[in-house]
Amino acid sequence: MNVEWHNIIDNQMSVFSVLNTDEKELLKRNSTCTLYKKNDIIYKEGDKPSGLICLSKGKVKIYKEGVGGREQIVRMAKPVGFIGYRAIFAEQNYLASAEAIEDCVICTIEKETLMKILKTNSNLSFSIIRSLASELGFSNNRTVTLTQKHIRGRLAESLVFLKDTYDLEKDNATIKVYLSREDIANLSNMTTSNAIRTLSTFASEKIIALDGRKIKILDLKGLERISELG
Amino acid sequence: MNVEWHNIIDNQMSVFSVLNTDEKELLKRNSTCTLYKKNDIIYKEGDKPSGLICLSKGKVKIYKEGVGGREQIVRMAKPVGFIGYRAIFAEQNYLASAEAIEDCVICTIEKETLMKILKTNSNLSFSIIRSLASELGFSNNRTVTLTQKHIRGRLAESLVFLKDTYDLEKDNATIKVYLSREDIANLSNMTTSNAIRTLSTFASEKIIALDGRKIKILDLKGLERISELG
DNA sequence: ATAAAAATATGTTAAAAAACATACAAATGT
DNA sequence: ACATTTGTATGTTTTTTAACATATTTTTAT
Repeated sequence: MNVEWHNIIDNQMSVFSVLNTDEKELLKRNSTCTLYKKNDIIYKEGDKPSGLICLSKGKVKIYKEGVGGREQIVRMAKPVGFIGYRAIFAEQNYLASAEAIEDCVICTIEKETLMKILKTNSNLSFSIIRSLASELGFSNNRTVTLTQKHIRGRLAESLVFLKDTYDLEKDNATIKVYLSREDIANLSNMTTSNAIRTLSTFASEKIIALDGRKIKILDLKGLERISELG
Repeated sequence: MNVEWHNIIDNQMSVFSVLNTDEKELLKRNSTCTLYKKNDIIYKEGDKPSGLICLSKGKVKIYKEGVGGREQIVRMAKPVGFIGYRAIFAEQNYLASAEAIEDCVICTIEKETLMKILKTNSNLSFSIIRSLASELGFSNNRTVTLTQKHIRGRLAESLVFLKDTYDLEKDNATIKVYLSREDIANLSNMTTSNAIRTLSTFASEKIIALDGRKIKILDLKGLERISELG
């Protein structure tokens, strides 16, 4: 458990790296860590956030239910990072759901503690402002991509996005995340059938190679070109 | 010019209402106000933001150029509110363009002054965090709407959105904004032809009434139902 | 080990929306 | 006042993608 806290608070990537020792101590005392198994729901659209959730280990998909229950993945979270922070800062209920796609370690910081530290620490505020602003830019980009690009373009962009988010295995080709075809479809705004079909087409064009859920990128430039053209 | 400043700083809706007298004075000394005519470009995708832009009078559309130059409106701004604040807080160049759809008065706050006030005023930081978080929720909603709803649902949602954003005229029916069919299309992710066609259909169904660019909402419940169903 | 369920694969059909074409009306500039 | 451009309207065709159907494979549970 202390290992998790080190990960969240002291990690270079963490926005909490700007805190002083006292503040870090305060955080540690007012938080709880939990383990989630793969496929566990962390929170549901409409739930009230109880604190700021930190993902210390594992991967999480954030998705919204749309027309007729159709799922749209709006974000893929990785450690170390926040989950559901939009809702808590907007002072709203969750507008999306979060589900573990791997076993996860999650630490929740009590809302009052968070606000107390925020009030005195303008650096932390800046970090959060910057994060929200960046994600808003990403979201606006996604809106245009998902509405305007054709199926091949959308899928190509998703594969590049997954590579950028989760990196590649040591072979420098396999995307370091294992998603079902359905999840890939829900990320790319297409039906599962079309995700499967288009992945097969990419494989037959030697742009990627498929081995079950493992996806190897064989021709990144080609993939980026397809994404670019739409 | 002083009238504009009163509007921006003291307005109940303004995030600057939380500032003290000294801070407001500092703001006033380090800002400039400009007039923009209808159809003027305020900034372009890729431009570097020079300060925080406040819309004091007029209406502005924020849009991105997508595949083949196709335009997607991501936000409609009204007074009093910020424009381009995402870019300045993300420390990025603009990811969208802003164009006046009416004559506008715009005041720009120098970046250094803004940051100085932000550093000492945690209330202002909270306001900005809340604004960004709310808009991120809106953007994620839009992504799902624009990708999943059918043409009628998207157009109905846009009309309700325009009504909520800009309110109605004294007749309690006419939406208080005058957009071209092309703008309505670019807001709703459809071709201009389809926007015209679907507006005509809504009019023939007595859900709305059209008089040039004036749109009267005759059956709000009906419009919301169409939007809801997708 | 075997049945049941879930995920993947692929072909076919149907629906939605874009693209295209053309006409007409309104605004704008000279 | 006229020509030119821009915006609106509507019909037709084509493209894209969802929906559907049906195997086959893989995973999970018993």
